[in-house]
Amino acid sequence: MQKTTQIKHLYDNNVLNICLDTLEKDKQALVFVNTKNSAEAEAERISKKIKPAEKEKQKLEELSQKALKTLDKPTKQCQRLALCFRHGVAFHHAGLHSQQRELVEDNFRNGMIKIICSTPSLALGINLPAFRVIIRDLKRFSGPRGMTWIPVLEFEQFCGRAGRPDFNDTFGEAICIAQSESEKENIIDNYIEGETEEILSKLAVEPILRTYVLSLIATDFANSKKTLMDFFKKTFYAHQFKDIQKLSEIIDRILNKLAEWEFISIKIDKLEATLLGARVSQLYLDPYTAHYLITCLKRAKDKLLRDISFLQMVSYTLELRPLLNVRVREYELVENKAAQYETSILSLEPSMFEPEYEEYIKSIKTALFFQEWINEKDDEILLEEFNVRPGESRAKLERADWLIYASQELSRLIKLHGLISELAKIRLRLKYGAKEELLPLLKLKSVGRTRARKLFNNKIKTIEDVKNVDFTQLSQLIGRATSLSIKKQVGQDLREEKVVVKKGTRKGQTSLKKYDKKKKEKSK
DNA sequence: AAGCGAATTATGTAGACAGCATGTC
DNA sequence: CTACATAATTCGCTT
Repeated sequence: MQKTTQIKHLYDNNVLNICLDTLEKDKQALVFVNTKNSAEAEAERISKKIKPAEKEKQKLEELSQKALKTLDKPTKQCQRLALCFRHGVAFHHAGLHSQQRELVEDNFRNGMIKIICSTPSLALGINLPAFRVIIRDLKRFSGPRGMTWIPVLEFEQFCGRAGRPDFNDTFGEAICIAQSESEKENIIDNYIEGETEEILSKLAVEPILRTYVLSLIATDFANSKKTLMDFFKKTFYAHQFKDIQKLSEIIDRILNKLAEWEFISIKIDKLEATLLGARVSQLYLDPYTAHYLITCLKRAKDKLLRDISFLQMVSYTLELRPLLNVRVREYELVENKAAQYETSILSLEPSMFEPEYEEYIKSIKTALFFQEWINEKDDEILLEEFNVRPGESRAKLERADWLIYASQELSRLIKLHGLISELAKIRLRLKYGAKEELLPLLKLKSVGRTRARKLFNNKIKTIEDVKNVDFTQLSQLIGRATSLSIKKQVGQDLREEKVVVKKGTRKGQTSLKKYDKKKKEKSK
């Protein structure tokens, strides 16, 4: 065991004190906290007390600028990260844009960043060791149970990040922060001397079990109740579950549902997947969700279809949860929107007194969030209005895209061909975050919603317009390199005729001009 | 079987300004 | 009285 380390008590914040001590030792630290907000706040607090070394200032400033330039328009989060970067500090969580996440990780590895305040997301999967690990929060909010102690396994994950053998660390330190003497004893008993809890099988969750049963039938691994049971008896789940009778009942229930939803047929104990069931399994959809989507799609013919129809449809699935929170003061507003769009909503509205109603209202808000995105609102507005960070909106959009794609496939199978093109449109719009009018332009490579909008606003609205527009004018709008590329895509290769391309130049014409100007001014 | 951080609201403080009293011509 | 700073309180969110 190590001898007790004395840390100078400079501030009334032990995490900060330990961080400062770590810097004195010329080492790095990871701080684990339980929420994204805390990670940002703690990082900011620490950064305010750190003065970076003179020789590192410039590089940190560059880094800071990179954080601001990740998005077209920096969000509050970007500015916060940039502020921390200037002091060699960063925060890390799932809400961070992937490019910024990379910036944080890379620059911690190369030593520019000394302290990262992070949510547990960093301990899971990403290998980013530090000399010191500071575990500020050992409790985390968990559903109806309030603040609960984190699993011992997770504590060990945190500790496992301590020590960098590649930096010749022969040891690492993991430090827990206790609020009181009694909590200190608790921590020692539970975590340091405690036993790791049993690992629970993921199969125990019903949606996963459902998906599995269908998949086993669809792939012909099991074609009867008996073979199905034989398979599950061998799994870890059954081993834990022990009560085979109960498991059998659950499987029976699932089989009945699958048959009712027409994903399988049951003929004298012969199980067979239907065409639809096989596709559901291929799409890796939870059969429950697949059935829900199908009922919504069938309802579409009686509804006034709008963007919100499909957006709400996917928002109301289990796959998109947790949904966006509806604040008290906006509750009424969202309810009004729900009423306003009533004729367009494809899912059934639960009664106001059912517990599901809350989720329904949340699904409306989530749909409104997607709607803003496909109406070209940027990350900053999404963060301000919906409190969704860039990293999180990406994750949500990806799930929505997958479900819309699945809906498209399902429409084909249940012969609702009229919906396919509508779904395809929404899908593209989700991908690019653009209004429908931009879709023709978005077919071009290296044209995203920003460039497409610029072109559109300058009366270049279709591929035909792109063909006809003068190259110089196009260059002025979106830069020469891009113009060359898209002109080529519409069948006009101008590379050798009119334009000379400078070798090694990757930036657009405008930035080159500016650079030249500055040079000239200096030489005068 | 909560607790943090942010937002909002209350409270405190200093300085600007106008009105009034007083003094001088 | 107003404008601003600071303290106290409430609000919202958590994976």
